[in-house]
This record gives sequence, structure tokens and C-alpha cells, in this order.
Amino acid sequence: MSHLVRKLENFVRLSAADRMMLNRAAAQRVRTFAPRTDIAREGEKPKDVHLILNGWACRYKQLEDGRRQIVSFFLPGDICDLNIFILREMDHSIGTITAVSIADLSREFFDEISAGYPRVATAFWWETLVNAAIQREWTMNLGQRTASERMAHLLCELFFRLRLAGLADENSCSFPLTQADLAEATGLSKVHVNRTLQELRASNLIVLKGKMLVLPDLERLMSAGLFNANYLHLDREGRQLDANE
Amino acid sequence: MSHLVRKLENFVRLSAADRMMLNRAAAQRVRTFAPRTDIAREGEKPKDVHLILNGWACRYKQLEDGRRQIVSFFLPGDICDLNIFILREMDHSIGTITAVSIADLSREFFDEISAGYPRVATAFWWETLVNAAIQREWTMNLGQRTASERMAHLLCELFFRLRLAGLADENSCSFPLTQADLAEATGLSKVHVNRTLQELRASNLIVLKGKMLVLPDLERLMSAGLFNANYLHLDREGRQLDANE
DNA sequence: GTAACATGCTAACATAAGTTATTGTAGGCG
DNA sequence: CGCCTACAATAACTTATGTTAGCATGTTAC
Repeated sequence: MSHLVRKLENFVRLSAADRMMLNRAAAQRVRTFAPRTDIAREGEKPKDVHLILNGWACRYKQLEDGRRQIVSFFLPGDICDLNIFILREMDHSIGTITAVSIADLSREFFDEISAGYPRVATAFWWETLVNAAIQREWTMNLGQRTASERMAHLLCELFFRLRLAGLADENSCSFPLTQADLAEATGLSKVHVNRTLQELRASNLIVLKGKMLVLPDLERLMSAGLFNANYLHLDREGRQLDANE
Repeated sequence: MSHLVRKLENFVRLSAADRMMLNRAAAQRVRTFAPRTDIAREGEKPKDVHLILNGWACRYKQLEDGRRQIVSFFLPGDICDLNIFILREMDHSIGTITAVSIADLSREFFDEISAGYPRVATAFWWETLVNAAIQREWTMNLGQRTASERMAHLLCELFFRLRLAGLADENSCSFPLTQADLAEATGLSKVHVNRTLQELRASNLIVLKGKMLVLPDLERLMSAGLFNANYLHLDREGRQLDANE
């Protein structure tokens, strides 16, 4: 099952036809990108909506003097802004972290969805609202949390999101971000990211080595990061949230 | 003309019927709130989409230990998340700054829009995309800009947005935020906000007194805040952006 | 096999911003 | 009228985080 379908089914129960429609769209117009390359650049005219099939990517913005901020991460199953093509130009860039494959989704695809696939349309709205909530949470993270809280929070978020897409084990996941990436995402310097990771290691909250992240005690990491998963809205109608699902 | 219509017409040309539809919705189910009260609280079930008719409000989030972050401001003409009612609970609170009047927009209203008012539907998508872009810009602001850049940037953003809704003069606007509000929005301490404002005053970039903000030299303030208005997407098809419009 | 480079780690030092506290000022209201 | 209270201003001091630099390790390319 595709990461997208797997993720959306955490919120909406899809029919076989819904799933087929999504999988068909994800198999057309596929492109691949090498690590550390741009999928789209600030200033360009947005043409298609991108669905991440495999690999990690990020949105980033850059100031004239070179300061860079990663404003969000894209994991497999994530979709960049719906209807982005109504805008004249991109206000940010999208770049890859690892090798990435994407499917380009056309305006017509979304017309088809809203005409004949109401559950998928709802699921896409859920995706949009959750993305907005994540962005607000990042604002909170950068504005109020200390360096170690911030790092713990980011690691929790990524782990939860990977698990949602079926990409994490019980307490570990593949983790391709460098300390420089973490610095750009948290607004900290590289040196301080290193210090902060050492601190989390010393508290036995994380094991991070060779592109692999292990979280021996997720509960403690969550409380270290003042992490509350409510903003991910993992609550399908009529179902209680199970932390291990 | 309502602030909402005025704002949306910066992006999409609306028909008389479109405008009538919007104005009718804005006249029904109106509620008013005193300054410094909550319109909605984190944890509640979202029921309606709120349209701000008059006054200033904000979204905020709070940590268990009391740290508060304002994650966005609502100005007259702003709409809180479309389709928010598909979620089970609010992940943030909405509170007023000044006295505020809002109109509650129902699910049925949006059904009507998507069935028969395509230009309004597009305009609402534009609103959604711009709100997302603003939230990303705040992430950038908190992550990379220094205190004075950050403050200058925020002031520019608010001034541009007010002007869009027809609420600013040539180089001034009403400005009800306290220094404590600015602190919660910028992630700075109140004392440092004060220092930062003094600095902007000393550079003759702002005059801020008695709930009134004057920007004697917007160009210089923009460059002090590394402000680039592209993320507000003020670019109606076929029209060049005019900085004074 | 070695050069070249990206990444991670650490130390020493610098600084932007936070904290606590005090004072001033202007409204609101009994 | 005078007492509150909210807001703004400023000083003195502390601290979290940034900066610069250097070294170690591992990976890739030739």
C-alpha cells in the first residue's frame, strides 16, 4: 500500500475505488531527483502539485545574505500545497535531502477528485489542515522552546509522521538529516545542534548514528520536548487514538 | 465595501453576485467579543468557520508551563481555516486583542460557494494559500531574523495586510498591539521588545504611540526587516503589483 | 591508495537576548 | 479627587546560544 493511502487512512476510511484512483495518479508522471537538488525554486511559476513517493525533501526559504531556514519537511506520502497552481510564483523552494521520487498531480486530477471522490477530497482537506497545524507548531517551537526542547519536539514529530506513513519501526526509524539540516530547521547553529544532540544522548533519550534514529523511551522524549500530538489530528471519526498504531 | 471583499478583489475580480453572496453571509450569525477574550479554545470541537468583521484577534498556543506564543494575527476580512469543522478538536486558541465582531460561516455556506460561485471558491483558495505562506514566513522570521529585523518584518506585514483590507492610510495605521503582544508574537521578551522598538524609533523607521503606528519610510523599514512581499501574493492575473495600491 | 570533501565533535570566547527589579505615566473608575 | 491597574521605559546583571577555529572520522572519486 502506498505511503499516501496509508497515511490518509489514519483519518478517513477509503473505498477500493478511492485507493485505486490514488495509486493510479501516483504511478503517472513520476520523476526522480538526486540528493541535495531542487525540485522547485522560489520565483518560479508553480505548475503541478507534487506528491512525494519516496525519500525526504524540504521546503526552505533564503534571505539575500544567505541565511537559510528549512520551514518544513516532506516525507513519503506528503503532498505539497493543493491548488498551488493558482498562484503566480513560488514563495519558497523545495529541495531534496535524499534521492527522491515524486509524482506530479495535475489540475485535472483534483477536478476528478472533487467531482467523484468525496472521501478523498475530505482526506485532502485533512492533509491541508494538518500541514497548517504543523507550520503553526513550528512557529511555537522556534518562538518558545529552548534548544533541547525544540530538538526533542522535532524528533518526535518526524517519528510520528514516519510511523503514520508506515516508515518507522516500534522505536526507530531511518533518519537522513545531517546536523546542518537540523540547524537550518531549528534555527540553531550547527555547533549548538551538536551540543543539544549530545545532551539528548547523555539523557538516553536518543541514539542517533549512521542515518538511523532510535528512541528508547518515546514517552520521555515527548515530555522533554513538551510534545502533544494533538496538532497532527490522528483521530479518525469513531476511533480512539492508539499511541502505537 | 466589506474588508473581505476588498481583500479578495486584490486577487480575483468578483461579480456583483459574488459580492452580494459574501456580504449576505457576513451579515448573518454575527457575534461580538470584548477585548482580551477567547473566541475559541484549544481542545474544543470546531463548529463554524469564523470571518473577522471588525477588530484584531490572534491565534495562540500555550505550553503547560504557561509560555504563550501568538502564531498569527487575524485582521478584518480574515477567515480562519476553511473546513476546520472536519477536525475533531482545535489545536490552538483564538483570542481577541480589541473588541471584535465576527460572522460564523456554516458548512452549507461553503457548499453553496463551491456549487455556484467559482470565483469566490478560487479566492478562498488564494486566502488559504496566502495564510500558509504567512505561517511559513513567520517560521523564517523566528528562525533566522534578529530581534530588530523580526520586529521590522512583522510591522511591515501587518501594514501591508491592513492596507489590503482598506484599513491603512498612506503611511500610518491604527495599531492596538501592546508590547506584551509583540513579545508573544516575536518570541522575544517584553524588555527586549521595548529595546527593539526604541532602536527602530531612533533610526526614524517608526513612530508608535497611543495605538497609532506611523511608518515615515516604508522602503527603509522593509529593507531593515528583509521584507519581501512576494509571500502575500498580491498579484491578480494580468496586473502588475503597485506598491501603493 | 590517497586526495578531497562532507560530516561530526570539541574548545574558547563573544554577544544577543533573557531576567529581575524599579520607576514613570496615563487612563479608568470608585 | 485620588487610587488602581495596565502599559511603557530603563538599569544591572545573567545566560543561552552564536562564532571561529581546529581536529577526527568516514565516504567517494580517481
